[in-house]
Amino acid sequence: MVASIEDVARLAGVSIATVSRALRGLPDVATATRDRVLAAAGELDYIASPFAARLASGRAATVGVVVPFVNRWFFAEVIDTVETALRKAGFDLLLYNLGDEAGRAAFFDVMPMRKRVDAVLVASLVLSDEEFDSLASLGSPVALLGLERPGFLSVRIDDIRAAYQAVEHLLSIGHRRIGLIGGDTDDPMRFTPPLHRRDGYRDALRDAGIEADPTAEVLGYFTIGGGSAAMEALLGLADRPTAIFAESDEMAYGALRTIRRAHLRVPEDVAVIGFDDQSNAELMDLSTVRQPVAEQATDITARLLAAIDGDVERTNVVLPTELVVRGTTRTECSVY
Amino acid sequence: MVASIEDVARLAGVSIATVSRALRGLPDVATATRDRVLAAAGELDYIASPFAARLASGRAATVGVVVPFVNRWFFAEVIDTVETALRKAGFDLLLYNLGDEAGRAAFFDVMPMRKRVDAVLVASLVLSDEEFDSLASLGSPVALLGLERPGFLSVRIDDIRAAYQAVEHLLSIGHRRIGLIGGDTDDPMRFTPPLHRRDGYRDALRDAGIEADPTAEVLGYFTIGGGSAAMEALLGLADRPTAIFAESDEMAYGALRTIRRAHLRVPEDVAVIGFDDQSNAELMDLSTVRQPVAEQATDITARLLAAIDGDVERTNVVLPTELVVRGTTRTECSVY
DNA sequence: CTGTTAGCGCTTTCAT
DNA sequence: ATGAAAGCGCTAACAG
Repeated sequence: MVASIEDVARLAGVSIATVSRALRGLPDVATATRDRVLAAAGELDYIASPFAARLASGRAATVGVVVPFVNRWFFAEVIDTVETALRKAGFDLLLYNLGDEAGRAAFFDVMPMRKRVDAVLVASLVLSDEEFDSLASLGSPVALLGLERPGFLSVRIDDIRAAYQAVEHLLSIGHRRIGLIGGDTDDPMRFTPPLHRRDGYRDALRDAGIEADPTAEVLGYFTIGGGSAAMEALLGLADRPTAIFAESDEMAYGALRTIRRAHLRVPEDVAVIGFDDQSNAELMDLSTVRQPVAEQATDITARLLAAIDGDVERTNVVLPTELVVRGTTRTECSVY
Repeated sequence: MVASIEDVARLAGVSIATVSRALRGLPDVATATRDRVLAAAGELDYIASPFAARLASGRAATVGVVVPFVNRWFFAEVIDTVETALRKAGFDLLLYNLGDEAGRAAFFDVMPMRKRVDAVLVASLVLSDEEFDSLASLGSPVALLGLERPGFLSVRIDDIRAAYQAVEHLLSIGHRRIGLIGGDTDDPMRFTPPLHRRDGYRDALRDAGIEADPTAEVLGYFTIGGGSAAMEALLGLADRPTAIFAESDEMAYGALRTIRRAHLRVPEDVAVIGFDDQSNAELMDLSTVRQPVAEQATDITARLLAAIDGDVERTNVVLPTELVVRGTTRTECSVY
């Protein structure tokens, strides 16, 4: 039914070894021969069986991409970018969505990527030592996006610095009473951004000589709903904050919503700054700190691919974030 | 280095054939033997090489999932659900994100899934006859989510009916002047939902004896930004609509935003109903028509898996949608 | 119930 | 520059 390498060899009048070489662009094939092979392959609509090729060569031409979610902005953006880069390089993308704690445990228990990928890309998951060992024991390059660990190549942003930038901006326009809407710091997936962004927030306040107030820090889900709920708590405070730093744009949207429902004005009554600069931030006129997601994904994919070819520079790259001032904080000196 | 089936056979004192049978749970293996094999495999941390197994068996244990986007709510939800179902069934998920028109053309040109998947799931892409032929020529079962085509198994909702439900609801609470915010009906990906939902809108108006007004139908991107822009156009109309049907919740969010910016009230001045009931709709208090995404994904995956095993019922399933009334249309008789 | 053996369709030495 | 042949690590008859 479907053509095999032998059919091509026969039609081109050469051996299967030559077909294999010609089709893969290896050197030491006469141009005329190569053309003949290409023509034969085209005629028969031939394509090498990936499984046979992988078995014989030992290369899987596949990278496993491990994510905790696929339906959140950050991860969807990562998958999108990585998929494009891999496809261009001739690699397949095998997706592993850990989902919940049970899925995560099952994953590291079974290690379904074993013997089927050349490399692994892990996005934003903080792993235990055992989990890191599991990955390392695959014997393939492992890359980390959104975190750093000695011995692995990685790319990330400086969450502490970025959060500091955001709060610094609020301080610079005169705010002294600044609330935090943050992610749960002990969620089962153990994300680090909530921790780091909170640290950056605290650092900025401290450097401004403002005493930390635990009641002004409200944690919850990294979603619109989470931000909305957190903002309600903050509005209920006796000493209401005049400005809010939300650890994600999604949370900021929720906060904006709650503020407007309370018939307060933004930024006159409450200024808001988010984090991410995701697709809707501009439309919402939300001030935020932009993090380069596609750039992180492109960078790490390229280096991971290089690592497969033996380039073993296990370095970490930190990409810069950027303050983006929009309407939700625009009013200068609004608070005095 | 890493254990092969021979190592296990040696350790268990059986042949490799028995190891293969025992590990795959095939019948005709003595319990004692199976236990011995399992123990040996466990000890050596053995797992069969998927490529060797696939080459020998002819089964890829993989399904290709083709989507036009990964970073939109609907598709992210689909991928999430399908991934879970496939993993549970022991299948790999190979993701193909078509991206733009060029990516789409390249995809159907090369057919990168050839010889590497047992089945294909296509989400929401309206394909040309040639493209359908390409897929059919893979010789594997092909399933469609979000559209229907004779000869393929598929699942979808009734977009016309669902849109009708939405507009009918607006009519039932007294509106006569109802605007449409819709998706571009000639976008390169050729999605059908915009077409069908617009038809449902028109049908509902017609059945209510209301004459269609082209100026009240504004099309654009299926995003918050698209909805926002469309709403601006509608507010500029001399005879401003008192109610809006947006073809997606995202568009509805944009519309709400524009309405509030214009200092109009919802639903008193303008009522809004969306489509999808996606994660944030409840929080936004948005009336909408719920479509069961996870259910569609689960249904089609199960039937696709069955089709791989030879169950060739190429049927189409239509899942019901449901009107969800919330605050953006709640006020009864608000318009008279 | 278990073992033997012939492939699956390539890639890769090693010759020539 | 090209061909012959030996695997890659399994699965699937076929015997027994």
